[in-house]
Amino acid sequence: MVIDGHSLAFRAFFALPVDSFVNSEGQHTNAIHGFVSMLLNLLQNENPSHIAVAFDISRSSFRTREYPEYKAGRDATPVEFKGQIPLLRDALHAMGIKTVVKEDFEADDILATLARQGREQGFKVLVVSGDRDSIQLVTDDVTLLYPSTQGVTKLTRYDPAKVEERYSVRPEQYPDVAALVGEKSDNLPGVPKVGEKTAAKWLAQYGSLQGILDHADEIGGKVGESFREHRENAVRNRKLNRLVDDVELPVAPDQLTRGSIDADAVREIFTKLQFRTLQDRVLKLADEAGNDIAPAEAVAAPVRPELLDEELEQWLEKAVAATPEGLGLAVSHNAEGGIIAIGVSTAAEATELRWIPERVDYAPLEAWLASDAPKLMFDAKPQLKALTVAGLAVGGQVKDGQLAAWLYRPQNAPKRLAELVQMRLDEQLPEGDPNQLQIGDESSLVASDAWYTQRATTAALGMLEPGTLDVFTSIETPLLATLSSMELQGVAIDRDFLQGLADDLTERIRTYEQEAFDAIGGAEINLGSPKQLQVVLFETLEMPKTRKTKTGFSTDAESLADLERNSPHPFLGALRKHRDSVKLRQIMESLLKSIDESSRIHTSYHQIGSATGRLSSNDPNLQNIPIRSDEGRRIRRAFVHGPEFESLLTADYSQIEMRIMAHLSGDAALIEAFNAGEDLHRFVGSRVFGVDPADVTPPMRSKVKAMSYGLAYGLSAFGLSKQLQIDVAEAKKLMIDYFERFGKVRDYLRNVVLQAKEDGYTETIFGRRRPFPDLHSTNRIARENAERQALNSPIQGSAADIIKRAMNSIEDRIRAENLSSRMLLQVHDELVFEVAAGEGEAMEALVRDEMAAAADLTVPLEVQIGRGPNWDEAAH
DNA sequence: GAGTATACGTA
DNA sequence: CGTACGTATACTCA
Repeated sequence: MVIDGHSLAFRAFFALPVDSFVNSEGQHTNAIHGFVSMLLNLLQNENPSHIAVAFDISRSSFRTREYPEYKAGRDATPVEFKGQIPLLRDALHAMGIKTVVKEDFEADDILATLARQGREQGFKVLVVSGDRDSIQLVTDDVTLLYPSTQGVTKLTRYDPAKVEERYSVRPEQYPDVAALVGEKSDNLPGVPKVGEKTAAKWLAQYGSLQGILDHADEIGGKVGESFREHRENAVRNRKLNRLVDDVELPVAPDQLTRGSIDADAVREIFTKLQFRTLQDRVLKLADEAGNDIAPAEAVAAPVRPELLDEELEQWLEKAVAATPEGLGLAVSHNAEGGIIAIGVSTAAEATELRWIPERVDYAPLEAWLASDAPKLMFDAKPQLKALTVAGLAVGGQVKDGQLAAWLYRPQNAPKRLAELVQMRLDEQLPEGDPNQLQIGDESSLVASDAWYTQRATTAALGMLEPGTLDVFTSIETPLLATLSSMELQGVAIDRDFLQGLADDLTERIRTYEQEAFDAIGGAEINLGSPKQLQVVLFETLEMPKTRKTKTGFSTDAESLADLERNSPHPFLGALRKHRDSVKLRQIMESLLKSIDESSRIHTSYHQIGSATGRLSSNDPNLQNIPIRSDEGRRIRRAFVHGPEFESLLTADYSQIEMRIMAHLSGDAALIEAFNAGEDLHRFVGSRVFGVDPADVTPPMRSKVKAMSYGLAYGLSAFGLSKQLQIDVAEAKKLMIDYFERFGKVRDYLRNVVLQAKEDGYTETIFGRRRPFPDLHSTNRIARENAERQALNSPIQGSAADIIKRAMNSIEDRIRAENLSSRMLLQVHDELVFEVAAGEGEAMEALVRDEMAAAADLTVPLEVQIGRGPNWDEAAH
């Protein structure tokens, strides 16, 4: 296989967007990426035994010397392209592939020479080139792979038959065609009025250009005249496009065996280029070829001894000046949040300080922490909390590499620094041996962590395209500090009240349990065991079988409700009440266990926990506190304000997802619904059913409501029918009637999926992306799942963006206006605040304004606000 | 003790 | 055959 490196890299350069392929040093890499990607396909598909890539040395060659007009008038080679060639050659060498250049000759001549020599040595030769002149090389033993217009990675195979089919001449005649037609890009005019068709016709008749010249006088018509007038053009062109196939080369074909892939060299250059996926492919190929791939070695970070006072100050000063992107920062702390040590690093050198509170030697570090200098961290939130608790203020932007990596690929965010280091740097993070870890030894790795964090975070940030980088900078980064403070504040709980509720429930659970046992003749089974329930329901009581699960038949709430309708039995009611109560008690117990000494609960918000951009809450989850049942809602009465405060304030967006749908779809009817200010579902119902809003009955309203909500999730007629307990035909009709009135909603939803299939990702209003590789899956289930996710993501994700923006601006205002009230909880479309005495009115106005202003949609963002002594009463 | 299945709470 | 989560319990397996 002989490849024209220059022409293919040049094609790749124009096929791939320059701006999307720039490493963090500003080096353009699109041509290299395209070329290597194509090369990997070739290696995989063709598996050549010998291979070489030829390059031009410069634009001048014997041809330009003899014909100064050759290739004159071309635009200068873009500098962004030129710089990539040496790097490409390095990459090829690392992959064990030889490159060939020859002064005074073009890559094409090298190809011609190698092709001839190879053919003569008995090789089957593959020529890969984007230059049409290579067509003349095709024989029974030489096949040309020529890039199609589809893109660089798609190559068309030209053997003699294919050449004849495409150009109607034999391969060796092709240069005659080209000479007659001319080549604009080479500044070589041909014979006017002669195109491929005429050239082919003449060649069929006279055999060659020489034959045509010999019979020039016989050719009639205007074309004949034109030929006689411009025959010199054709003669010159033919001289120039004849490839030289006896160039003296430093290597012969049999010396071009594929070398083995040098894994370390590949890692070095691909890491520099920031080609993570390509690197994986290369190494995998090496592995398959049986090359020994030494795993990347853990490199010890360049750690310098601990510095104090002036030395520390000087080191930091120099480090900051040399590292405009920000120093790496790692804080090790114990489970209680007490700081053990702090690591700080440039890309070149790290240092660490064992933390002993109140030591004055650390003043320079504290000054740097508080300064405006950016800090690069990994999983910053717990570390920021530890710093806050230790009384250390952090100024400047905290850029979290974990967040950056999550924004890049929200479905596989790195959980640990080691993963990001592996992913972005292809290095092994040195880790302490967990078996040898000694008390007090936890600090030994912070300097190393800081060093790796600095470099890996820089690389992770380099992966973000401008839109995503904006989400990172303007939404997620400021949110980090907001979440830290929310977690530190926690929410106050009325422990005695909650304990009372739990005790009540324990009592009731015993009753329900007894009731259930009595209903089945006193058998004391474990009501929490689906397996034992199945025995009772489907064997003892012989009830009709429900939906199948992996292990038998379902006993979930929906199945039990079905059973209660169709084969009533006292056991079912008792079981349902028992289940509900056990669930509630379990929630109460877990909350009780989480209450701290100051009667507050501190959840953790997981900023990278979802693929859509939402937050999640855990330990305990405060985003799933019951509200739907009256029973459950009582739990919310246990969420109260602290003694220093006067009330809780809740603020939630009403129908934010439907508003986003109205905005994104531009549906006039839906937009009107929101601007009319009337009850949304009543309005929509009146349109769908063609009645006055006043005449929309409760069943009509609930149907339309279910439909509206389901839309954003890709609900099917089947799903809608099941939910509303109506038949599929009626559900289908409802959908048709709905879309009749809100047609642009349907168009929008359809288009989101189509666009996602084209782009490979969806995007929120603010530019947050989520990739969907499965949209092209051949597995129908997987594909349809991906389609629904793609449909939902811009809506759910935009809502997440909006409330996050609101949280940031509310925090800013609270700080700017020196208020003592504070944000405590976020539940996707709702925020909960603790209001300080006298700040109720101000907070209400502030929160309402900032939430409403968080996005500029074609419909207003309505905010419902309430205040009260507890979460339940505030929500009115 | 780890991992899986089932069930269920929220938006 | 509706998206996005976290957590509890039962159960199986080593």
